[in-house]
Amino acid sequence: MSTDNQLARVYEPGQVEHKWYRFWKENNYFAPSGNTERPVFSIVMPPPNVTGTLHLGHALDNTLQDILTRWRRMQGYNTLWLPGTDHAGIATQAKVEEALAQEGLSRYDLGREKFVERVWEWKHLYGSRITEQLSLLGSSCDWSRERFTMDEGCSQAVREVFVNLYNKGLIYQGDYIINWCPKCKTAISDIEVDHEDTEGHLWHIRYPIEDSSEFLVVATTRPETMLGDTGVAVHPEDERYSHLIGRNVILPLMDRAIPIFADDYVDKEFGTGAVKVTPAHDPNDFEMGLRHDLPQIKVMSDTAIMNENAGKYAGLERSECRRQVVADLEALGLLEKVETHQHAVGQCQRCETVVEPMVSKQWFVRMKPLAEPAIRCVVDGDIRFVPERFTKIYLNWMENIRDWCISRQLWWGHRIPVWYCDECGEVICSKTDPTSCPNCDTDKLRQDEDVLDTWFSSALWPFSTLGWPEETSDLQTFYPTSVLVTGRDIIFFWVARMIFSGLENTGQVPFPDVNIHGLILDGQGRKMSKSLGNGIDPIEVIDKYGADTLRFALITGVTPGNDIRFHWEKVESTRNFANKIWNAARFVLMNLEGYEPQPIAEEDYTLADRWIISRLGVTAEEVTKLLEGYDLGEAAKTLYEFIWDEFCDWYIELVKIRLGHAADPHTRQVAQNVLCGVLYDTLRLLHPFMPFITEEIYQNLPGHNETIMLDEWPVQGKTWPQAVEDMQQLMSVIRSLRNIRAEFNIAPGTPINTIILVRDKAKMPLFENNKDYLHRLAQVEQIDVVDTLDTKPSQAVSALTSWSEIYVPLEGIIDIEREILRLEKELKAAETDLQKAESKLSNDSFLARAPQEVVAKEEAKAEEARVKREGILQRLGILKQS
RNA sequence: GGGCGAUUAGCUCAGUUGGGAGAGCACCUGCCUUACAAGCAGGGGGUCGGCAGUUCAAGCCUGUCAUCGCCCA
Repeated sequence: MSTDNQLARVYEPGQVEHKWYRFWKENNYFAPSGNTERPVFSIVMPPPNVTGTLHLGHALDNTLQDILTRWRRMQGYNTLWLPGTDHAGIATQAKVEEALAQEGLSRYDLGREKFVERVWEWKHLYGSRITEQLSLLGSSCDWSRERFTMDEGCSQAVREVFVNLYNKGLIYQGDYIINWCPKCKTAISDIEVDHEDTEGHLWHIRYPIEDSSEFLVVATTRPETMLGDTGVAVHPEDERYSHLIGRNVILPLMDRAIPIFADDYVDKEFGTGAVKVTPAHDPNDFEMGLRHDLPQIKVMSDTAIMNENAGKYAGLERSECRRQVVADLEALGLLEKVETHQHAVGQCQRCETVVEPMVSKQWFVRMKPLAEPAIRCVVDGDIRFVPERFTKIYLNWMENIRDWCISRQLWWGHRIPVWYCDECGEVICSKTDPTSCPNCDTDKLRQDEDVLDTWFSSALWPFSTLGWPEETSDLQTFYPTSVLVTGRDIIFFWVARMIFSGLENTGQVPFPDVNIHGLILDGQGRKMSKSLGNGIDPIEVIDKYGADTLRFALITGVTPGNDIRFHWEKVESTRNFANKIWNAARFVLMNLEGYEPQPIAEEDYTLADRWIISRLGVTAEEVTKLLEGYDLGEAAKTLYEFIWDEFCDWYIELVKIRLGHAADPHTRQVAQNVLCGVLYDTLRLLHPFMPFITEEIYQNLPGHNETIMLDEWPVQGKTWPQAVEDMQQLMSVIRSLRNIRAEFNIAPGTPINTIILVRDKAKMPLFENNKDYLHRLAQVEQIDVVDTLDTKPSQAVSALTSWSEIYVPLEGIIDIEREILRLEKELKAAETDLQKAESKLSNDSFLARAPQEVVAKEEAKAEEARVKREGILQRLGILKQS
């Protein structure tokens, strides 16, 4: 076996990561094992925007999925993590339009067909960038099954679903109020509107009452919409206005008589209690308009320019129109007052343009019948949100759901599979493109111009990617998927829609578990955004520190579902952790001369061996449990602590004694076997979190298998609880001795001796047999272990516990005054402990009601403190006499 | 207006059946001890947001208030 120090002093992730990713991919390790004897584990990746770039949110999301996937794969599951991308209708189209604009062209110059070709070209040019970036992160997804929402299979699934829903009457077309983005020039759904609290105004406008000299004062935040008013509403029980119900007002500026009516919707307390009603430009007014049979007058165009219905304001941009209207009202003496007013203004999620509610002919999905089973499956526990609190958010939305506007006035996307016959007016909804009208047989068919909301196809992702509607073997094997991992920001957009789509189309939930994670924020807790310029490029982090470090830094010590602030300091300390592992491995490799892997007889294990093996087993058990509960942050932290604090800081130090060339060959062999075995298991436990460095080290260890990726996930073996307890006592003695050295500024070179007085004689062998550890780790020379001590040294520093007294004679060095002060501090601490315990024990209800073991624990604590205090008092007596 | 989350050491955060307050970074002291100075050893530092309640016992459970953030209307 080679003992060359093959590893560099400092871990350099760059080349290592590329090398192993290629190795894994070329050997097809990411594909399912196909072993039908074993359980299945499958995840479909939330598809990123095909022309996008990786951001930290993707990095987090995919790290979590990769950890789960790699862990289950190592456990032997038949594992599939299916990757893919989303065509992201509006976003992608906007990018290509921007590029065209550079050439001085618009999409209309190209025409629909040429434009769509251009987008495909763009997709082929940039579509692989994000998937390459996912590879850099180490994602172990099966690239041979990569999908795209616009590929043939997914498109077929979209048609299948559309036609089925249409035939069931769950998809309909109609003139309803929708959210219109004047910049994107398309309808958008309710959830694509962000409501931004904005400082605005509340204008109080006098509407003259017909055949009267009185006015009815209405309050509005959007005076320009008054041009389209077709009524004024008051609350039916509002006595101020009851006499006016049924009469008309003359709409100022337009000189139109419109009715005053009563409706429960009106809030008496808000404004003047009278509201102007514009059915064509406000969702609530739209509803009221339907209830009271009011006309809808659209006063704006698709680009938010006032149209011919706006009278003399036609041609004005909407904000300019607002200024004009207000000025004119003022001139006419019809503006009663203006108040400043906070209100939520709807903005297009994509371009931040203020959304214009408008009546428009669009396609909708009837949601109530779909929502009902989607609610039931979560209430019944067939789908479980982790963390649980997101259940409420989901249910609340689902229970108050409104019909989903699915048509978009875009060119990039799945075109609505509906054709109109120009001859007879027949409407044809078909899975395949019709060539002639089934009614009149003409071939003059025209396909609906609109495309579907991108989320319509994303909603089918868990089964469309597996081949649905065909009954493929992938669909049979991997659907329903095992878990969905995604950010809390797309619960409505995506998770909810996948749930009702899965139930409707496959009759099954798409996944039993939904693991929701938080968002990555900047160091000051702000969302990362282009406009703030506070974004961090994950690729930059990977270039500087490696993917393992980025992954581990993103998830360590993070509470599930909570947002995460990004700090470079954390990245650095994680890098240090990676380097720590690296150097621990270097140490092991440097000490493997003559190593033969072999089974070790139990009696050959030393105390330290039993301890570290026990601790490793417990760690494996804990990590596994935490992963099962999706608590990946805590799992990572558990491993960090085991590796750094126990394996590196203690075990490696302890084992050094047995590795020296002076050591007995058999002893050395046992040490090498334990060291190597523990390192192997540790690497395997760590592999899902830090795939690259663990593979690199693994491949350098003697006796390794083909790849760590497919090696077995460690399980807890035999543990020795007594060894763990004994080690703890030894460690506390070592810490005491180190503390004495530090407090008295004894240079490392200065030799010290110690007397260890053990109150319980049975404990003597523990210290007698492990003197080497004390020599080495506490740097003491002579060690006397005794169970009685007639004359206690006066020129000595001491550490006193309930079960021992440790003396370090320091003739001539010790400052008695200082030692007295130190002991008095200790005394105080012991007395506080004693007091606390005694007060509990003197409480009758505590004794009566607390569980037996808690009382026993408290008694032990009291006894411990008592003995310790006694020892300190004695010690102080001796010191003060001398 | 409704809901959710946060409030713990100087900073960023852990702390899941209620039973001795933790980590990383920062700080102080001493060390190049033959894996690692991206390191080692030792140390200081917290009325766990306020108040009230339940309990023998509350960072943890209940109520309430405050501040901050997010979501929905």
